Amino acid sequence: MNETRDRILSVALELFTDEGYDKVSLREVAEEVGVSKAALYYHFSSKEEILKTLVEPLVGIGKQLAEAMQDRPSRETWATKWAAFVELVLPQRRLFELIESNQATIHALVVHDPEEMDFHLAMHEQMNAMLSDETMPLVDRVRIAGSIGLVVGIIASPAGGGFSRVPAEELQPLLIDAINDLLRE
Amino acid sequence: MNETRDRILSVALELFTDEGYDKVSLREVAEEVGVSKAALYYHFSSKEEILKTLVEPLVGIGKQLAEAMQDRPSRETWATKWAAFVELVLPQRRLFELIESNQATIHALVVHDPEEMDFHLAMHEQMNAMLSDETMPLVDRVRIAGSIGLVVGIIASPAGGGFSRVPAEELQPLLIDAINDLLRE
DNA sequence: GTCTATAGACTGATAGAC
DNA sequence: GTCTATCAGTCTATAGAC
Repeated sequence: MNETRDRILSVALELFTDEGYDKVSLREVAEEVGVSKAALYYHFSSKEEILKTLVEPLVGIGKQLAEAMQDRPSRETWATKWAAFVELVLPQRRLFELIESNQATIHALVVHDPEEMDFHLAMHEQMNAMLSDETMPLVDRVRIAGSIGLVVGIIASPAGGGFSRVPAEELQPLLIDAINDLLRE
Repeated sequence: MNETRDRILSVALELFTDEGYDKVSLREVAEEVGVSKAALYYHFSSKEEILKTLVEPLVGIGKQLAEAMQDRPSRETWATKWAAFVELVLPQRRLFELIESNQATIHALVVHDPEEMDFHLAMHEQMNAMLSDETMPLVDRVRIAGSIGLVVGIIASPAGGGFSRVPAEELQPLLIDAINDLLRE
């Protein structure tokens, strides 16, 4: 049941990720699903709600990550926390891609719906605070930022496109090794 | 001279980077510059042309990078080439940010203007080919992709926001050390 | 070089029939 | 649940006065 709803979500995930949320019109989504635009509005109250529904499974992970950053971890501590995060997020690669390729839009949504969407804002605020904290040596902050870029680049960016067919179990230990080489002195 | 034209470019760079090319209307740009929308069209033939003018200084670097990837470098060779690229791109950080936050748009522009814009397409095609080449062990490909993500993440992504005020000369050796730790066994 | 006014296309969203 | 028809709003881009 809810077959149409699921197809809408599936098509929207693909189009939003590949072409960007802003560029994709609901006419395009409806056509690809094979229904009319009005049918979309029976299942979702707005275009934004489709995006929010897609992103929902990542909200918990995002909140955890914001907390981990708030603790202002040392380079060593971060290595452990970040490796744990990699395990958590790898099975959700496709959703992570969606978020990465629509950051500006998601950032803008926060303003309209702080309740459900501020996990993304909180995450970025904590990240910025952590990386700007001059209590920590610049070299350590660069290494931490680098470990984030490394993972994000591989699982969710154009540079990582080549690995989309590599199973998560195979990728995980390689990522964790790389993180450790980068963070442990 | 050409004062208005320069102000348009400066405002457009800031708005396109922060809010995304698609979300920024020419009305918004014109208001911020302090002229009418029609004045924009006196200096540029279209919205796309403003973006293309901004991106132009990176075309050469992009072409060089595509060539470097086409050579299918080993992990060791890539370490050298990528470190050289970092020196080249660091002074252009802000433009790199613009490209990173508008990848989908720039990718779409390629279709309309292959002559001037295909440096971006070529770069991504070569990157994908290099990282999908099963001749190279997966671990090496992950390390190479990781080195790309690391740099991109630090100089041009949300994770790197904290370093926008760190001078390039200070950042460069730290980036190159991190690249080497990641790539040399 | 810059303006006002407007054309023409497309968007998200709604009303109401079936 | 899905449709057709349509609304109001916004966008890029242009015409023509100054």
